[in-house]
Amino acid sequence: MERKTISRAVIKRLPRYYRYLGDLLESGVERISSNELSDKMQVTASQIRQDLNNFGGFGQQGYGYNVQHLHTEIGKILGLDRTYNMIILGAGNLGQALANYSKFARWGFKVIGIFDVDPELDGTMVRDIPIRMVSELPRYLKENDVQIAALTLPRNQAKAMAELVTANGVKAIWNFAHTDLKLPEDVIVESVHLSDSLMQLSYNMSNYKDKTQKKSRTKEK
Amino acid sequence: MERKTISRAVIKRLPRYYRYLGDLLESGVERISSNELSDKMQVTASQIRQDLNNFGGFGQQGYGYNVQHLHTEIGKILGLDRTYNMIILGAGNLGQALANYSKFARWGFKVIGIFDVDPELDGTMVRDIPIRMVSELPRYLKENDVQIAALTLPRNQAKAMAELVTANGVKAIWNFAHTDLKLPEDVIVESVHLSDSLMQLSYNMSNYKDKTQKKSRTKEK
DNA sequence: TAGATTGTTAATCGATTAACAATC
DNA sequence: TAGATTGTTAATCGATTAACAATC
Repeated sequence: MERKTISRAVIKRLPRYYRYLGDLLESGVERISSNELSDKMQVTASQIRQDLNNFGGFGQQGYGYNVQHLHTEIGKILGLDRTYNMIILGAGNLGQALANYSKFARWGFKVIGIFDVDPELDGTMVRDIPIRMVSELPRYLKENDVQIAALTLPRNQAKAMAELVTANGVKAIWNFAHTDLKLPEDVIVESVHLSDSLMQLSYNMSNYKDKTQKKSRTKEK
Repeated sequence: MERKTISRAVIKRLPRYYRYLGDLLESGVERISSNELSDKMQVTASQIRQDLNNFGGFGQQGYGYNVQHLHTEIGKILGLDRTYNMIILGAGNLGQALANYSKFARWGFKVIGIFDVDPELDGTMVRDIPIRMVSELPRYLKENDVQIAALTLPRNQAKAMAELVTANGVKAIWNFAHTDLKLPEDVIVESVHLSDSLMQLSYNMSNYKDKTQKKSRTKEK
């Protein structure tokens, strides 16, 4: 089945839809119209329908969307219907925070290894995972099927580590180092730049303009 | 002087410009043209010039941009020429990771307090900051001038904490809880949704398409 | 059926890229 | 000056919103 390329903007919204649908599911809501969801999520109903129809018709005229079904389908689109083995490179606070976040496992992301260069940490347990030494990494990657590596280490180590793991079969990098990685086309890189985020916050604080001044968007009826 | 509203897309790119200019500065590069920077950053030279000219003419025809000067100016635009007092709500791994990240202070973000509900943590030092109890928060906020609160706590506590601190004068929330916050218009909210990021990664892994080819999809049979 | 709401096309809006005159 | 490169306007591209026919 040929599917047209989905824009980055749409992909970024999918996890948010998934989250809201999960919440609705928890509250026992069975069905929802694009208009109701629009109210909750502060996006236009038109955009919701447009976004979803990139992937097929999940709704029903006169009814709306079945919450359970839509939630499941978006999960599939996001690839949450399978499991991934993930390792964490850098056992600092951030690395340990990721390792401890239990929901990742529920979405299929299994942390199976944590690595650091600090000999002091060797063998320390994080949850049920022992911290291993980076020197063991090549061997580890040959013996274990790892799809994702999270880089929670200093920026000057990020490039070398990214190259090491991708050379050993890792297909995706979740990058928390404060640098952009240039890797072969077939390696997926998703970066979380905390400092960029904080700077945006700071920009908005310095340049606050009352948004109520701008005319409000017209609602669809 | 009235400045026209800057689009969200531009603002998101500013920290990245700032980062690259900082790197250039460290390598002792004195001047750079939009074309050279374009090569490094993988954005078009046209976009760079267009972006910068939202804020004024920082370059010089025939010369390019002075790295030091441009770096400083973008820093000012981002509000990095002043300092902010920040508190962290939630002293888990993520909260401690933020507290330990020394670069934030260099950009003007000073972590002056860390709070948690767990009595076990009361008084524990993170760097030079003692963990305090959330119950002390209202009084603390009256005695200290806090501009930013980072929420590194479970989603079900996020709303109440956000409301508490903003009611006590905090102007901006850096939100790491897995929920969207609805707060008064004049409160700045910047969210980092780690799970959203991981799901985008997962989407891209499941739907990888060789970007070097225009058409054709990964053959699945 | 009648009412509701999707799926989808068309219109609008905004952001990116191209082009080039201004000017260092 | 001649060459280089910006600042800025115009053209293009893409994403969002509006509208409505299809249909449950």
